[in-house]
Amino acid sequence: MLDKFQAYLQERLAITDEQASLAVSCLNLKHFKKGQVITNAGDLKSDTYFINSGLLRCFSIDEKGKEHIIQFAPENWMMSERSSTVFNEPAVFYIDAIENTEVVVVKKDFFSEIQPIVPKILQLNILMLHNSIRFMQKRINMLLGATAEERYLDFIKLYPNLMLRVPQWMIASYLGITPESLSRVRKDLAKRHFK
Amino acid sequence: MLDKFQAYLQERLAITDEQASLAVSCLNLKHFKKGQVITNAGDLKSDTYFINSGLLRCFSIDEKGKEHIIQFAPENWMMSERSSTVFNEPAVFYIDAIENTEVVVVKKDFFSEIQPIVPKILQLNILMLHNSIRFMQKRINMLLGATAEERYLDFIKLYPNLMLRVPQWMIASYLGITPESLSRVRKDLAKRHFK
DNA sequence: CACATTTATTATCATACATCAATGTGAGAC
DNA sequence: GTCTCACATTGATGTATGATAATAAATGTG
Repeated sequence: MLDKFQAYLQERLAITDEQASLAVSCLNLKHFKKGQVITNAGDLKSDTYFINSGLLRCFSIDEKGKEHIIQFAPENWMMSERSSTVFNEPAVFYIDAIENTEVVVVKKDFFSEIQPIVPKILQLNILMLHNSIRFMQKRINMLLGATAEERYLDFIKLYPNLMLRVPQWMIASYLGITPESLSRVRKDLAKRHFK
Repeated sequence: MLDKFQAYLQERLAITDEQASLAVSCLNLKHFKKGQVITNAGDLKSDTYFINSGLLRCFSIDEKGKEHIIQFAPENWMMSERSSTVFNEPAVFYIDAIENTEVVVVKKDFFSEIQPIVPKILQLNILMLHNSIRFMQKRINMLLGATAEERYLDFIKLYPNLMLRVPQWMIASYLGITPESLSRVRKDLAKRHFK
């Protein structure tokens, strides 16, 4: 089932079916079970994943043992631990599976290898990276200035479907607040909405 | 004085002097005065800047008129407002000059244009983007979990020379705290260091 | 130089959020 | 079915940081 990734490429690249299926032919799939740890801090890995179905998360663990969620990756997102994946350094973050997940394994130099076949592929890669940066800048902006409630509202606007798939304590961790605080924010919002 | 940017490229690309000077020949310089606003939210711009000397900042202004600093760009850093620069959308952030600054103007498709001459240039661009992402992930991680003091200590380790060049209220804004809080944090640290 | 403006400090008070602890609830294991 | 165990809620209390305001120091400007 590499169709999804192929569709993803074609949608963004305007290339022929042959080109696309050629590009995709050197890829393979991998499956992770719910709860499975994929990367530990310190690991040396080199694969990026395109999520076909399911949900991954990338997080850190601080000195007090507290988890901080850096990123969620649902369907059609990419996930990688960049220190290990692109810089050949030990991973600084953890990655695990929140749901049973199917991914397309994108090897370290997939993009440069298929460049002769699909020249525009590097441009696409660049565009996706710029988009990630834009996304993270927005998040930084929220973390700098917004209250717990504002961040939560922003989250549900951005990830309406994740709300239902991710336990609240993880959402809290993504927002940089405690589960208790999130619970109170929700209570507050609910109360206000009934008037 | 395009030397600096040329050196920057050569250091990372292992290309000949000719290639490098050819690449650099289509670029030009620009100067900004201290305090000058370069991009306003809403603007449509298309240039990225490589900072030769001086210091730029990228920031937002929230509904209460409060500034939040997304990024500093000292010598040898790149600065761009991505929404406008790469996505042809109105800028969401502001950019201005903290010091008199000299930049190399990197037009929107500089990288793809010189690709025929310096094929590896796209790889370099990709690497730089990955690096930005890594950098921002670390910052998000700090904002999620660290106290004001920890963030400040991290900042001075990361940007030892910016400390002296940037007013404290801007550092506070970058850290997501008030100038008053930063002042207290500093006082505290100073006290502890005298014992 | 004097004057205005920006920046930094300090003190007081207010508050959003954290922490701690108890209880409730629901889904999977057996 | 009931027993766990992870998750969510709620309340009481604590604390880091924000808000406000006054002063001081530094910086710029005519």
